Amino acid sequence: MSRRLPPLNALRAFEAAARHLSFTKAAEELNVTQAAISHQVKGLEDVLGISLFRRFNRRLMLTDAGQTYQPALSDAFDQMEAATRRMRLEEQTGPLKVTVANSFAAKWLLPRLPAFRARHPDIDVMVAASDSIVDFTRDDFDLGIRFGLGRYPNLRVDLLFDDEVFPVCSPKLLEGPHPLLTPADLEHHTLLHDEVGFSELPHWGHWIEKTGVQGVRHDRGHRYSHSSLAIQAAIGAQGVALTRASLVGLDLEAGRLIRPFGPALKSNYACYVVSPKSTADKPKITAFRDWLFDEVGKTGGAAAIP
Amino acid sequence: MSRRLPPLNALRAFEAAARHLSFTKAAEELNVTQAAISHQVKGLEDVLGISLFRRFNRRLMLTDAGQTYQPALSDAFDQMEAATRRMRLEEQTGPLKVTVANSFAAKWLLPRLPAFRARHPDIDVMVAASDSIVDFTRDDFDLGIRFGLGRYPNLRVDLLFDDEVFPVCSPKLLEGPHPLLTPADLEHHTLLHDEVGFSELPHWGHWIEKTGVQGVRHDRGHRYSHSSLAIQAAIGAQGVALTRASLVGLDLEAGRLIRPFGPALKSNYACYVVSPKSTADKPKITAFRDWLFDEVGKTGGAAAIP
DNA sequence: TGATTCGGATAAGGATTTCTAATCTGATAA
DNA sequence: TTATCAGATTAGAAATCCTTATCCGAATCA
Repeated sequence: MSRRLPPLNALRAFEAAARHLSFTKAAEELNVTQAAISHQVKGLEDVLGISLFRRFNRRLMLTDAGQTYQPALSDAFDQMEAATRRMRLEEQTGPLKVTVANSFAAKWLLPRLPAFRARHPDIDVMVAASDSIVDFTRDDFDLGIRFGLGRYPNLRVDLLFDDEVFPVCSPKLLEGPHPLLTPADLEHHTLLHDEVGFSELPHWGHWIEKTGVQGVRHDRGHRYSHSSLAIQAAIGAQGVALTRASLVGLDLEAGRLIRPFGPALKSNYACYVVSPKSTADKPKITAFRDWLFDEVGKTGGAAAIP
Repeated sequence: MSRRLPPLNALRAFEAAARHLSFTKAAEELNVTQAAISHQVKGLEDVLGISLFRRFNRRLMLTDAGQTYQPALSDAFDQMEAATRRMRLEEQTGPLKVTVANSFAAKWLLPRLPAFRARHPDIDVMVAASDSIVDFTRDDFDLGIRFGLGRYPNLRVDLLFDDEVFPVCSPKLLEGPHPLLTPADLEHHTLLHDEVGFSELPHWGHWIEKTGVQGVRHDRGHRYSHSSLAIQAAIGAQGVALTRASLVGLDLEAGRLIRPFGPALKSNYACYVVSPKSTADKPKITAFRDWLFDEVGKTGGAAAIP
């Protein structure tokens, strides 16, 4: 397409001078000296080969050419300014884009999101649940909540909470022919596994080894692609899930799940809030991060441990 | 009003890059290197505190902010370009503003102007007849036709023709009781003077002295503020005018006036075409100047001298 | 699988543009 | 007549802008 335009700074100088009909006032507006405007305008006239002003001793007038030129230029600069303002505003008020893992979204964030909406009705949140680790340099997210080791180069990282893993089940499993009272009772129940792919996250094998319980095979039971599905199965009394505290906080609070017995296993993994450094301090992002920490302080990101 | 805009060159670089979704292509368009675009865009993102592109390895994408920004900027630059083109065009094709002395307008230019219109139907001519000497640095004229000594600083000056002065009268004055056959016959006729204010232009006093004729008082007769009025009076047989050849060329040709006798007096004054140096070579101005010289060559700016 | 290509990032230094300070000019106002 | 005002001009300083050279990582190719 290749536009042919005179030097842009000269255009701006001319536009201001034409608006004020004064080089001195234009200079004030643009925070330069009168000489600078004089130079720029002369340069523009030279480039165009057209004189734009008639210079009197204490008065400026536009030539015909200048008169046809100025209004359109003013419009163009106005439009640029408006576009800049609009873009800045939208950047501040546009939807906050958050990326989280599927299970965390389902079991932690989404149930709590109405509380954020109540606190900040003006901030729209777009939640993108995704299992793949999102690359902030590639995608255009404002904030992410990640379960991991906390090593995220080029990102601002805040530890949201340390997580731990323990067995949960429906209260119904305390009743019936084989009530689940001790780890040994697991023998009579289905184990619910999630295949979450964090190799360092404790699984049933670790837990059984840790407790030293005999006669329970760790590889029995159902497997689910996502923690949230395993939890859903546990709520449905289909078995016992070994799952992260953070994901079942609300279910335990509501009594949909119980912790039949300990222990809880710590892991190296924890929950981190990450955001691109360049935008980490934008108001809407700070608002969301602050709210996250308040929520964790309130309910305990992980459920209270008995 | 004071606008706050990011650096304009950075805006241009961004706009081109956003349009092509390629820094390299933008660089080609703006005739700079890819590195220059990279710098400008980065600088813009820094100034705004907002990232505008998502950089992939062989692909660029606009962020949301970039996407809202670009179209408006493109519009603004389009408008600037259009304004520039429009102004240039109008400068070429807009009316040609010519300033001439009153009498020259009436007696020379206006009668010939239809010929110019026939040759250049696309060029509108605006004739400003004015007795005061027009200052081209103050007023916005393309061309002037001046009677004078040819010393016009800062202007391009072309000699249109040398002028001379001689007596003219209506052919009717050759008849009647006192036919005008020799200078001495002037005694019985009214002298027509113009008060043109060019002190060096010969007047009746000079002419009578030059011819050596006796018994004719040079200060008799009627006086007119403009040569054209004196000529009009001569055509009406009201007397004998001493006038510039250039102004009566057409009247002599048409037989409305005759030259009863010589001599013609030279003067230092001549007719010059002047135009501001900066615009002297613009097509429409050149066209008009060329036409002026053609007209002079055709009819003889001054009437043919017997 | 390794080489190549492609497109952007980066660092350092140079070139150009832009600006300023100081002064001049010429007209108007006091 | 003098003061003032607004723009022009000049020379040189400051800031911006650009280039060269090189790096990097992914995609493509052989």
